[in-house]
Amino acid sequence: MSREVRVRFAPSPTGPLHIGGVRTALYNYLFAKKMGGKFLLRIEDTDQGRFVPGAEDYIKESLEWLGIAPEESPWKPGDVGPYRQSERKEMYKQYALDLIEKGHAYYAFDTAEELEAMRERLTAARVVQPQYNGITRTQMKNSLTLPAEEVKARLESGDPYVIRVKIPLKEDVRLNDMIRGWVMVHSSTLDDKVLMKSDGMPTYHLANIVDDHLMGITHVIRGEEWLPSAPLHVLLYKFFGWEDTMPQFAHLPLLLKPDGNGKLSKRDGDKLGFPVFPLNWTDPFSGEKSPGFREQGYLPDAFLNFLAFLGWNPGDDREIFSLEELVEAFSVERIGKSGTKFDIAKAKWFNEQYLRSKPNSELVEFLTASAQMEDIEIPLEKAFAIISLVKDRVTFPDELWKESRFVMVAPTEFDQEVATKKWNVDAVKVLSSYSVALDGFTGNFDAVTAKSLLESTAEAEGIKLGKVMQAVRLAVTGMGGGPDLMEVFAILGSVEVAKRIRFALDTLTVVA
RNA sequence: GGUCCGUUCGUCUAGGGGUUAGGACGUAUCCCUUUCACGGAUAAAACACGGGUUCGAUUCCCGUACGGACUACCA
Repeated sequence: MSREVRVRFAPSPTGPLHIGGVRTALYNYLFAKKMGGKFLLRIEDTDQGRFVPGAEDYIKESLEWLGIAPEESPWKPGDVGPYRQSERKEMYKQYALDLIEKGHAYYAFDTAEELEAMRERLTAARVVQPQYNGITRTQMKNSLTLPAEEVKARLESGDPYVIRVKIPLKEDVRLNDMIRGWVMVHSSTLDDKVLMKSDGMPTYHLANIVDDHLMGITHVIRGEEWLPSAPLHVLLYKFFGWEDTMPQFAHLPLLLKPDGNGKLSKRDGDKLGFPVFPLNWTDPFSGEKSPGFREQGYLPDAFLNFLAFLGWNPGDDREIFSLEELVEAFSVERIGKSGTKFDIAKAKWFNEQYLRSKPNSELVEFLTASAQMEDIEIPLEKAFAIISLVKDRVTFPDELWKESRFVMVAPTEFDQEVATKKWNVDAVKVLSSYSVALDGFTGNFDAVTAKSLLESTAEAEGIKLGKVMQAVRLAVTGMGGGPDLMEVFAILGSVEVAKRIRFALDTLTVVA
């Protein structure tokens, strides 16, 4: 009785995968794994006019980056393929014809102009909802109103036509959504949706039912924007006689813009300065570029963790979850009902957590890679020391280098504001004698030694170390802030520190 | 307009007929400290509104308001 769980993610290749789509894919993946089932991907490319080259690869790469690649897909077909709807084109017609035979669908020959005229007429007559439905279809050109011979003649002469579903006049359509519970809609509010377009392609409504059925899909987890057409889908399962294997539906809450209201869009990301796409994307037609989370420095596991919590939670206080832990903890019951505002600050926090928990050896690679872009080589031992110095200070991997660049590159200029405030006679005195002390230093120059030497120097001058510490930092790093100075000294070595101090002494002048 | 969905701190949320309504992000303050950050501590901050039901509603029911989705030969 119980079938193997099979879920699908079914994007259309019309552009870069939106973050909401990524979350839908993630929830599908989590559900499949949790249930010991299969996660598959089907490309919904029945609208040939909206096809965008590269979009399919983008989808593939995005999911692979996150480690949630489907087990069956156009690139890794299982035995229910093909996995692109355009390649399944020939399969759909027989199902549409089957529906016509059963009296649940019909041919419609109305032109775009005639449809428009119908809508205008109805609007003028103050009909609340002008649509092609059980009432209006009696006045249109279709196989329900036209004589059988004319229908036959039109079909044979190649007249363009569509196939529409024949929505019953009075019927309550119910569906039990896994997230929302029972949803009931009266068929009179539904319209006779086109099932088969005049170009011979099915619409989403037909294709998704036929494919889900043929592919053995047990659960449809998709965005809330599909909820209004779900009753139509239920009706179609019934018309086909597939009620017994009809998948269960779960309609996910939408991802909302951080400020104000409405669905999260690329525009919001641009305005507030964050990506809404997983990867960088360049539109092949307009050349317009969109930033991606990956290129901004988000780690895949951190991004995944963040995404999972946009609308779902485990029911306890834990927040850091690996993919495996997410699978373990996931359940559809714990998905919220209301829309979720997108909060980039939380995403950054997740990234920081993941970055800090990474082994230093991995962070070292980030650091050396960044440095190499400037042709700077960091000795491995030094790189490790630098990492422990800065890892708690950054959100993104590339900041590792930005925060520590001063270690490898001696300052040539100094923060003016700090210089004005802190560069004084006392500082010059301490630094001068410290540089001399450094020259005579032999032994292991570690942080403790560096500090005690500095302390005794200051004491000898009769100056409190705290008074001149900022100036010391300025002299050696050029900046007023940064990681533990004595640790920096240890990495630099006594010779380099002395050298930098002398340069500062030569360059900076006491103002007051 | 119509249909459907939703509404707990600024944000993500836990909770559920009787709680000091809990946590996290963010914010503020304090501690640590040579700076900044990390870390630790503390604080401010929420049940949209109105009716029921009930001994008692944030929780259940109904309205209202507000928000959202959908309303194509797009998905």
